[in-house]
Amino acid sequence: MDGQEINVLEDYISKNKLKITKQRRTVLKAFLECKNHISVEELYNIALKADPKIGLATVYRTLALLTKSGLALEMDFGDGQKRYESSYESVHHDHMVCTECGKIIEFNHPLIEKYQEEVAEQNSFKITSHKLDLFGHCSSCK
Amino acid sequence: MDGQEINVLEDYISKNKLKITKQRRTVLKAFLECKNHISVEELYNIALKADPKIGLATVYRTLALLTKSGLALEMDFGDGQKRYESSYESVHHDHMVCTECGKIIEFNHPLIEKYQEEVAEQNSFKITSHKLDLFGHCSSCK
DNA sequence: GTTGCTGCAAAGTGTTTGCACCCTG
DNA sequence: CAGGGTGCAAACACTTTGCAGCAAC
Repeated sequence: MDGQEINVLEDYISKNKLKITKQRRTVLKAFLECKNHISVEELYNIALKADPKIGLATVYRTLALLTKSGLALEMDFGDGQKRYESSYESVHHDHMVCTECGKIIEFNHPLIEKYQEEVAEQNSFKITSHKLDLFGHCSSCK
Repeated sequence: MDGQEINVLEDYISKNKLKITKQRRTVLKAFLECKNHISVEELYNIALKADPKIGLATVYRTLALLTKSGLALEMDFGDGQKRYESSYESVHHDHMVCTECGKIIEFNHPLIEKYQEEVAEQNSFKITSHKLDLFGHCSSCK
């Protein structure tokens, strides 16, 4: 745990009269070290290796906590389960999801973002977040 | 049932050795007459009025059939349930979802589509479908 | 009359919650 | 030592499935 993420979490925790526990550290550490777009089950299995007694419910609850504290972003690629990625030290990006192999390519296109703002403004709509997913086949699955 | 949708469905059905039933007609009719982005439960309740004996499972199965035949599009706004809209006689569009009142505004921005193609091409990615959702507050919920 | 379809209920999946006990602050 | 956190199991919400009877072809 050598990054600043633990500080972000501790800030949120102390501001909300919550407590730091061994399990929360375990989940945070696993979350920061794992690949992006991880599912709860996947993270649970990693956490189990560090703490064989940790419960699935704790992982769910901790991910909710990380999301509220701003460390994690909740994603949904329509596969029936929530996925998470770290928001700390990462800029916003969208996703290309290969429907063959499951590979996820991240991208960011400033003009797309700009035109989103534009079309929202035309409709007097105030954007708080957005999600752009492209589905198709990656170069390996053509 | 005065549109051509029944023909699309019958084509698909005859090509796949399936059968046209009263229930499938009921669900299709309800689906075509209802608002877009309808949930299964909502459609089930409409179908119940036309046929009080229809089962929820039949609505699920028929919506899957409509999706496979190309009449319906499956959507997921991350609220934990599938939603559907008619794809026949409707052009592609994206969505602004008001997180306050649930209102959904449809929009289409040609340049956004264009830059999606562009960024996909840069990554040798072949798009088969895409989804762009903007979340925020509509003009009434500011 | 086959074979697919239906309604029902049961099973599945991913997620949340109630609770007694535990641990942090 | 008070109050939040944990693990467990049960509850949940949504969806799918097994099956016996039914209906379309």
